[in-house]
Amino acid sequence: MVDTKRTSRRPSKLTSLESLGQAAECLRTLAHPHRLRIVQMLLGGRYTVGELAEACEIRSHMASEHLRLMQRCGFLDVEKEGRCVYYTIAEPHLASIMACIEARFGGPKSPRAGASA
Amino acid sequence: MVDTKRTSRRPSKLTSLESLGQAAECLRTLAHPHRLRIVQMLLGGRYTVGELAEACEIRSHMASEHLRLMQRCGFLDVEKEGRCVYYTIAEPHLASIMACIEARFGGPKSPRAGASA
DNA sequence: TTGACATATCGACATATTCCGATATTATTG
DNA sequence: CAATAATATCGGAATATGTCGATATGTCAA
Repeated sequence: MVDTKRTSRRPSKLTSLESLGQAAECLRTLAHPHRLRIVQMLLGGRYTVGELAEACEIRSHMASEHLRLMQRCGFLDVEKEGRCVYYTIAEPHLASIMACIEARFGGPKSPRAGASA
Repeated sequence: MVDTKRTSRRPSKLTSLESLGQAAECLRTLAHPHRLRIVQMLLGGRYTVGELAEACEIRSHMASEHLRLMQRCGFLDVEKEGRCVYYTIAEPHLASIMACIEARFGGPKSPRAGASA
């Protein structure tokens, strides 16, 4: 352990607090179970509000609100078709972030295990 | 019974809402500019509360609170040394998530057009 | 011991978020 | 036209979060 004072106070490269503020906003927008599921589904194709709502086990008007939040954040795009509204992923980085999340929190099975370092 | 015409596109694998709830909690813990900077620094070495606070331009007792939040989440480890307390990264997945964030929100320079930062 | 320092914790306030019912908007159908 | 379906929006209540000043704990030096 030991490098006595190796802990220099000179980090090589830090993102500006301003950019981190934007990142935090986006993360907060993502940080909701229903919104995570919406993104996860949308990464596999386009869906309507109603389909997304059903997958999240919530009512349509709640899904609509989540969708609007993510759209305002630049995460999603909209395509109207008749009286249905299809949402799609607009921000390509969502794929890699979702991959990180899935790598840590696993798949469909309950991950109630103290594993993971 | 609204879906009968085109619901052939079942998402292959969805993470359970329960797991997504845990993921959302972790993301919320991460979703703060000061905490993001703390993680970013800690990924490059260990630092004391005071060093972290200075880098975030906040007072020590605020940094201490952020640190405690992230520690309770399993993100960080602590090492006491004299009257200083060193924090280190405990959750390895933070590196990849931070990489995603940096890929999207860039390094020290503001990724938004314009040189005003 | 006293005093200074580094960190942690407490209580309270302001703000933000989540969720809901009710209602509005737009498109399709009869 | 009216009725229905799919979305969207509004107002408010319950809860969570962020921040701060004050204060407590633990450590070092003299």
